[in-house]
Amino acid sequence: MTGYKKSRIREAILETLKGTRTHPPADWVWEEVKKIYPSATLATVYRNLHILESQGKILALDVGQGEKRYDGFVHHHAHFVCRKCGEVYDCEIKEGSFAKGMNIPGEVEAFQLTLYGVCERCMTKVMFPTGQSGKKQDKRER
Amino acid sequence: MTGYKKSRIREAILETLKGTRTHPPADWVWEEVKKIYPSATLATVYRNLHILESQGKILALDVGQGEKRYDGFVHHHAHFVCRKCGEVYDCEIKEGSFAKGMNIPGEVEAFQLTLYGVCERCMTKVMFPTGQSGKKQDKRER
DNA sequence: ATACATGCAAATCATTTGCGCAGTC
DNA sequence: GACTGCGCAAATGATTTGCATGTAT
Repeated sequence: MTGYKKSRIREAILETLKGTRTHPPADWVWEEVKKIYPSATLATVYRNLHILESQGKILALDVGQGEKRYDGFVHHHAHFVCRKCGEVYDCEIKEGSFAKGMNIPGEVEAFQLTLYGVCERCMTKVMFPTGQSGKKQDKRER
Repeated sequence: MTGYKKSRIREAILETLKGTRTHPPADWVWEEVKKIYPSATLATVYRNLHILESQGKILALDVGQGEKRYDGFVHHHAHFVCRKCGEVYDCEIKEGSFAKGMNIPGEVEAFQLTLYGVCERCMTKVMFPTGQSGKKQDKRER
């Protein structure tokens, strides 16, 4: 039932995710993997992302942008999502600090803490009244 | 730009969400609204859910199940998602307790804290080895 | 040899959008 | 009357799946 064989593509995906802190979506991972294995398919990338997630080697994040973001760093940390530029930042978390005093109706195995706001970079940026939100920026340019 | 007119359907959606603590998905809200306005469409429900969310009257939750869940209670609280039955529970949060000591790269306007695990109800349930996960239960039966 | 991995194309599922008409201000 | 809301149907976009073939053990 848990018999996974070695897969070059799966390894490439894991290395790609461990090599960035940008929390990329699946198609960006695909672009990276294709640089090494040009025949790789998006379907294969998705299949392997699921396997890696079930093995606890990566995290799948829902940051409320429609597409999932993947994270090769599985130590406990939170994420800050800028609602202007869409960037996802890591935030250190003080272990066990936040769950204290909460009424939790079960046994917690994992958690996801996402903070939404405007990042410092966007706050200091001068805003032109031309109405560009920048929210939907080109995903490929990271 | 913010000129919304009164809409019976939108009001019904808001009341529906304020009348439950089950964090329902859009199509469940639709079923409820149709009981009062049978002609209402899912597209209209989605449009109004977005408006209500932008007005800060409801919350849209990503609990990692593909579809968004909506919440008519906007006070600060966290959610516990059972990975067996898929139920979403509310958890009280001690105001400002968890953000302390974190390195946040911007100004936080909102946050979402989701805990994943197995709820007490499922833990006490006897498990038959028939392989049913129950994860994909019928959404309509709430 | 057997079971898992992959490519390809088609399917799925939640959500969104264009358009013409209806309701509100 | 101008502008927003609605129903309908079609479009979209991310993710999944069936099937035949390739690869690891």
